[in-house]
Amino acid sequence: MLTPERHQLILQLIKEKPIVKIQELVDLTEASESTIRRDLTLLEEGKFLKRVHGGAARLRGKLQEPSMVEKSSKNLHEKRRIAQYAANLVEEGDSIYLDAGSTIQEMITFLPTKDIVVVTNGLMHLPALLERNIETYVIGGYAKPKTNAIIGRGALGSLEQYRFDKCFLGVNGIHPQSGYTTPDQEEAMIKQKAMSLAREAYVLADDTKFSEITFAKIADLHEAAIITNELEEESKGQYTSKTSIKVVTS
Amino acid sequence: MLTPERHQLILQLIKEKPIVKIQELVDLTEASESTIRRDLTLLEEGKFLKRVHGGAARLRGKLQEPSMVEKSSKNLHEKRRIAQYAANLVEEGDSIYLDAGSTIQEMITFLPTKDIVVVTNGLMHLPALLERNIETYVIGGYAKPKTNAIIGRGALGSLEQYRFDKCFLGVNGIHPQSGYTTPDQEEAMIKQKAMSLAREAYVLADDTKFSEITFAKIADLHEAAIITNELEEESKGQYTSKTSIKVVTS
DNA sequence: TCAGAAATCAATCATTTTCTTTCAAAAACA
DNA sequence: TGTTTTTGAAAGAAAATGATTGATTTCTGA
Repeated sequence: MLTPERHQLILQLIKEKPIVKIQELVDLTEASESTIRRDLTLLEEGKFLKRVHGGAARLRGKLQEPSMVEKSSKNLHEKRRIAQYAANLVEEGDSIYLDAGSTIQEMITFLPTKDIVVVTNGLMHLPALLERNIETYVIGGYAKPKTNAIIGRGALGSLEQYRFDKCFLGVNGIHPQSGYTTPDQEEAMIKQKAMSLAREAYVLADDTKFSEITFAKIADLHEAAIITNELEEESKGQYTSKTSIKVVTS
Repeated sequence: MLTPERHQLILQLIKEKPIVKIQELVDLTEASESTIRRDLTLLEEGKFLKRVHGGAARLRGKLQEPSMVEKSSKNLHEKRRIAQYAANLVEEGDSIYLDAGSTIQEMITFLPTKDIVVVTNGLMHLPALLERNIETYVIGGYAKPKTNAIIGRGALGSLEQYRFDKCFLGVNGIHPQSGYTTPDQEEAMIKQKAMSLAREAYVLADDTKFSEITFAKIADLHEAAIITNELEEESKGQYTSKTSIKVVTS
């Protein structure tokens, strides 16, 4: 049985029942348990279902999603690995700040759920955070339509109310002289303020951000640690990317 | 039986009966007592129910809230007409407060988009507001998972930053003596504060809310105008409903 | 009101089930 | 053919489960 056939079968079954056991799928498809597990992992990454211990469950909200492109771009995969690395830095008891933005959003899946407090200005993060029952605070202020981020004077004041163990930021440019930059002046101010309220600041950035400079400066390089995918040269001239953390200190 | 299956079963049972005994659940799910206890602990942490000696009890407020899904189409239609009436009160240049809740959400479609400013604590309203390019401000604070509303101490302070021409609120109970009530004390405080910051306050409520009393008092009847569907008797003993506005003054 | 009985509880541990990781064989592909 | 992708099997790790223990709460009857 071909891979896409199995996937179709699984998706069809999960449209009928809210939960399917792995053993059911093994019997139905006559594939091995390993294969089914791999299928479920892929389908979960594509946001088609949710894995649960013993099987898979239907996603709430996405009852029928007719035209959904398989997410397999290399870039997304890199983002996810960077995000996962960052999420692993969060420990029980931490209070953390999550910046708006798609890279940071990928972190949410990997965050521990117990005994952490999240503060965010990213409206797009809220469904996932609440879904995972993570204690979440939103800062107040103007809701910027384009990026779904909370910004503005009110946001700065609202941020002042909190202190963080760790703060995770997205940026658009990383440059030795110009430091971290982002196109929107107001967003830069929020990021700046969040950094100043955190004990440790992390910037998440894939390799495309390096040597870029955009309009508004956030901070100098040494003011945050960068979590990125460093490209490493391997034998035979092949490159593979490896998520590692690079810390620039003053 | 998979863990989430049991959880669903438990939640379903507790929607029917306000209290379930552990032994019932053991018999029903054919799991051990230990497992059921663990399930209840988890579900309590997720704020889905409350453990009591011998079993589990339904949460207050969860009572008339089967997850916002089951609304009779008639009821929804009434809500929409009430919401439309309310939205027509908003004029260009107004700054308005929109409370969290499904009735208020229906207003968004009918709001004018030009030259109005919206402040809200309802996270579920944001996609629609931003979609319509309405200038939107969110108040900061704790994001309550069950209702997707911003509440808490921070929210009150955040609200203080604003003043409104009109404020639109949802309530759960309307009663001559007890005034407007809602199940959550914290949400009541937010509604109260929003009212105090507005020149005109409106409560949106369909006829099912009348003579109801829930836990936390928001205000006396005369402090807001009620927008509701009054039932009017027509010829031949037929009833039709007509959306009208009823103002109670002191 | 009190003491004893019964029921319920949290905590712990051994067992079972499920998961992830790894590796090599098979299949698909160029 | 050589290379990549998919697959299945196996081993060790992690999670879920059920039974047991002793503590706590509730019930019962004087």
